[in-house]
Amino acid sequence: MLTDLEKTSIAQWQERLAAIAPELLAELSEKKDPEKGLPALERTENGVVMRFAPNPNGPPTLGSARGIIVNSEYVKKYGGKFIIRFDDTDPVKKRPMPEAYGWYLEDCAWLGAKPDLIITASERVDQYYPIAEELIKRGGAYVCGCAQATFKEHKDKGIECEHRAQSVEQNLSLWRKMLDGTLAEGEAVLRVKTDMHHKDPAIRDWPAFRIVTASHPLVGTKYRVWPLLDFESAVEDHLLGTTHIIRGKDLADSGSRQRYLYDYLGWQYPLVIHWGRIKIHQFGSFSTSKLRKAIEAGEYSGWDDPRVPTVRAIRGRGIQAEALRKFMIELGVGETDISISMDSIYAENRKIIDQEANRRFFVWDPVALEIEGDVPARAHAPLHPAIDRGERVIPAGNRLFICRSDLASLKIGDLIRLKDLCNIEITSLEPARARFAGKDVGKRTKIIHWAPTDGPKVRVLKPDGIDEGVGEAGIAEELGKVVQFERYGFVQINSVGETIVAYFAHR
RNA sequence: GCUCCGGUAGUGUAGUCCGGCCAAUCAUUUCGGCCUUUCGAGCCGAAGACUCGGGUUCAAAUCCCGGCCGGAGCACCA
Repeated sequence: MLTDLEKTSIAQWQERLAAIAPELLAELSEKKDPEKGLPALERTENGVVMRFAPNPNGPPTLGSARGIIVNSEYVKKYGGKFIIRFDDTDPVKKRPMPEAYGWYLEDCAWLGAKPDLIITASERVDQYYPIAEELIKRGGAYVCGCAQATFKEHKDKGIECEHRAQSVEQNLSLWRKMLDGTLAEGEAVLRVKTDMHHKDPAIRDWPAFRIVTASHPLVGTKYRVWPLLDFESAVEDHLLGTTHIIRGKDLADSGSRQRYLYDYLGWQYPLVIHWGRIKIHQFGSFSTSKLRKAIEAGEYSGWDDPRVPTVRAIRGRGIQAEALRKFMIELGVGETDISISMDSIYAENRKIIDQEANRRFFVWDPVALEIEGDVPARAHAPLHPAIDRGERVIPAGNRLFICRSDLASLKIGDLIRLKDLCNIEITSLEPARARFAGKDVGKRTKIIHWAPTDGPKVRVLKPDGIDEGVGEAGIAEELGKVVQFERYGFVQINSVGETIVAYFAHR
């Protein structure tokens, strides 16, 4: 029997299978297509409605970029609507920053994720009130007057408080007292009834509204009863017709809580995906509030300081939106917490800007070098080594700047090449002197770059420090562009006053 | 304390649903070599992983049980 098996070739087996069950054969060959890009979603036949819902209490960070990119990418993939929704319903503890609303929209546009709809929760609070009332009428919520600590205790022990047994009429009346000011801040909350014996304490009767009398930066004191995230988000997702939600797994329990609300009101809950926390080696763990403190303390120059992990800082450094998109899409939507390195983003970015960036000379920590002999008065160097975009002409002569670190690696008698200019032989180190040694390009000579002594001052701001030096005059023509300082790295030229200021991108 | 969710090379990621084509994909990283008037790019090559222990099975990264490790929630924050 074994020999029979051996004699039968794979082709024969396939033939037989085709005869018996052709549908299985098709399955065999269709199975392993390597997944490209984002994993497929379910229930996408009619397109998708997805949102990114930040609290605008600071500018978008790289973490926000992930949310913006992935959500919008799914909408591009399946068709539908991409919504940006500002969940700005805490005027105090997570107080929104008025400028940040615009920053989000700017950064979305830059990331190639223009929203189809922009929603601001703080402007829609009166749409939530009737829903709360309906919920009370259906017996799904009650006004609870327990002190915070008392309720916490009840929750831990699974005790139902006396307020839970109030009639609908009582609850409606108390709810109106919350709204009209009869009840003071801290005296009552509206709670959604779940199950005080739910095995997960996190799910037990959760608060939906509380009283906050502080002024909100956008709508002032228009409302005194504010929804909490679980309610606001649940209701908005329904009102907006959200089909799929992607959110951090810190909000994983939110779904279980919100489903009670959906059940009371007869709504259908969207499909949910959770993803883990994202940390970046080069920035450590960052939070908007930490960053704000550091900026206020003057540790950073602002929200676009090149050392800060905000989208605007990244943009200022010459990282391309396309590189960020590719990277974030590649990350996918896993539930594991990940710790990524900027190196991958840099590598992605390098592929794009290597083509586009002109080459320029920048000498950091410059030291003068005197050269005797027939040094050409000017150098002709290509703007790009592989793509013909013309040449740059740099004044040269018998006195030039080179990097101190290059000088330190030289010995008297060394024959080296000044890039795109000529060869020289070192005759003295201190002071630095050399002698012209011909123009022929030799094989295997060490090549260093240089700068004219009358070149503009250049300052490069890097994530880990500042480099100052002298560059070629043509750098001033690159304002707003990404260039490569040869033997140094890619930078974006961000201002060209007396001193040229560049932000460092990566090598 | 109660509850939930994860664990594939240094870092990410594919494969896990529906066990066999997986001595495990791709990228990044690191190291070699070639090429190059940049320490950049390009080309070639190499390194490096299924958390552990049991079980089921002819066959386990994939299914089951347990351990270990990690993360999260239990706010009148988002």
